[in-house]
Amino acid sequence: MATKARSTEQRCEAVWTVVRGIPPGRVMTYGQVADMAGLARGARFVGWALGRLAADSDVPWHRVLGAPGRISFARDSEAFRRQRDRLQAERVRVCRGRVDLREFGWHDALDHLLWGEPPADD
DNA sequence: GGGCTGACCTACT
DNA sequence: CAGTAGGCCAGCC
Repeated sequence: MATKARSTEQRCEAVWTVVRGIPPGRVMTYGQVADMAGLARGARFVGWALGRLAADSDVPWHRVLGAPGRISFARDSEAFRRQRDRLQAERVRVCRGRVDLREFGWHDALDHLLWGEPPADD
């Protein structure tokens, strides 16, 4: 089983692949991306992996948000504005640096399992 | 080997 | 909601 030992770059590719799989108008959390990439509890690694990709990369890093759907950048940061602008450009409503994962959160095949029938009340 | 840092997460206070 | 604490992952000194 040589597939067990994966290099750091291979893990990065796995992360980038997952992020590329996020459709426009949808967002994912670091933990969720890590889980889909086979990196359980590697949410921190996801941020590190996204930070090392090129600016002209085809990876929609802006579709990756923090756990509560919040942008992990500082409010007065340039990256924060860029991410928020990109999200809004994809019809994703960003309110006070936060995105409603209830509507824009992407969950692959577990959509109807988790959010198929969202609770009517809060 | 230890210690610090980072685009993190969960839980508690 | 803010702050704190512990726990993940990897890299660097």
